[in-house]
Amino acid sequence: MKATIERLNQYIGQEVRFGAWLANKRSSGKIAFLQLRDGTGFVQGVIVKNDVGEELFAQAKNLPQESSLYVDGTVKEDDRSPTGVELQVTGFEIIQEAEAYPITPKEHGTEFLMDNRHLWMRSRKQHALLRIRDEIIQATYAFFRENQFIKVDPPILTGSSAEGTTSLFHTKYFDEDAYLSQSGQLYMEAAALAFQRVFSFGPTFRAEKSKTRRHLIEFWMIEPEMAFCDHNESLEIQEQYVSHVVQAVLANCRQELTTLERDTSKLETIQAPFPRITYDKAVEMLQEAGYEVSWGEDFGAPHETYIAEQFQKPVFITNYPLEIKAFYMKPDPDYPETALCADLIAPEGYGEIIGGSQRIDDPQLMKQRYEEHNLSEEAYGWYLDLRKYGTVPHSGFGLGLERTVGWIAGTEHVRETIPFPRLLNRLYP
RNA sequence: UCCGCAGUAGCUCAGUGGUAGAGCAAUCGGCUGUUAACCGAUUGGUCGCAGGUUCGAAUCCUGCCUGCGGAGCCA
Repeated sequence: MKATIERLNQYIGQEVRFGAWLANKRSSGKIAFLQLRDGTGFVQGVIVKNDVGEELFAQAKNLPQESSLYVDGTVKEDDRSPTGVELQVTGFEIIQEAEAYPITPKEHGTEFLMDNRHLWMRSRKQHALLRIRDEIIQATYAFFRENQFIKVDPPILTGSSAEGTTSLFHTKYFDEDAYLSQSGQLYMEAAALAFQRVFSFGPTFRAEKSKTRRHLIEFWMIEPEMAFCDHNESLEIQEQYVSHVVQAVLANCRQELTTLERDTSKLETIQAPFPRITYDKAVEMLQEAGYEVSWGEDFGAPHETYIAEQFQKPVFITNYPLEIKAFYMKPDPDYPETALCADLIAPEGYGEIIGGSQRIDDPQLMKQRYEEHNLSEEAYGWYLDLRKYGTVPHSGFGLGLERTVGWIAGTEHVRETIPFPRLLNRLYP
């Protein structure tokens, strides 16, 4: 097994060789400190003129930032190192002396860093953020596998919209019109009636002119769908899933959270169950706090933030008015003006991370919705079939990966939680 | 689409009517424990673009472009 910086503490006292980039360096007349980065972590290489000779020392001192090299050295414990480990460099082989690196060790603006996203990924905080993203993805797969879900991939090219409300990316499918998927949900319902418990994880596209810290044009969504599952059972799965993900990050990404200066005490408490309030109650709370909202309106970002601030954990807001929700949501038999649905609002103002509902299972009601929403049986006949051939109570939800990463990692803007964000004015790099 | 803010060196910014500036980066030199290392020197400019006012414009006016923050919409 090759030595990696992440695992250098297994090689204390030993000679190692590994490939690395020079993240930064500091030097004086006879000693130089090379900040080495190999993708798994950072380590300081100490190079002493008297040990390696004049020529090699001079080479080290002149190496530009982000030059690539193979480093030889002895792994040493050292209290002065943040990781407890240092490399006493005995030699190195330069792969390439890099050209002047744009991201210098000083402040930069977001715009510039985004222009250099392909390089910005190398820096500590961005690295930590994307590792947390990976941990969340891994924890997602683990959670659903443990709970007998199988992953099913819905199509990305579709012939029609799932929810009509938001704008879709238009493209051509040979001679036909086609759209990029904004949700795989309808397909996941079909899959749930085939496999009982399914989840999808893939990109979705919204051609909305949204310009906020919570919006991406292309983002990744996890969409579980469960047959023989009512709304309450779905909420339980949601809170267990979210708790599982948070705890996995706490368990496996300590160093990354430290790098990001995340207050982990706010994450330790994230354990199921989560509080639930109804939409009615939320409206009441908002009105008491002086917000101008009336029943029947959807909440804006400041409203969600206010509600979230009243709780330590994510909070479910249930029973939204049917009017403002998607056509496929099942009305609550006990309160038919509202849907069996819930949004999960993350704490600390990170906003909605989950939207979910129990789906209409009655074919007659679904037919009625088709008429109300002008959905053609030609395009949506297959979706109606799901209610004709062995319909069952079923529920599902969608979790926005980037918002979840943003919340858990404590990052202001979702654009940093995805490797190459697609924003209103950014298609490159 | 609407509201607000910004655009000056490769980067981050100062300069509000009178010779275009600093820190970092780059280049050269110094320094044996640095942590955005430090110290000295050098290099680096179409002040977003177009027009106008003025003896004189980075600075004032008009228009445009680009970006950022927020709203609406949503995950």
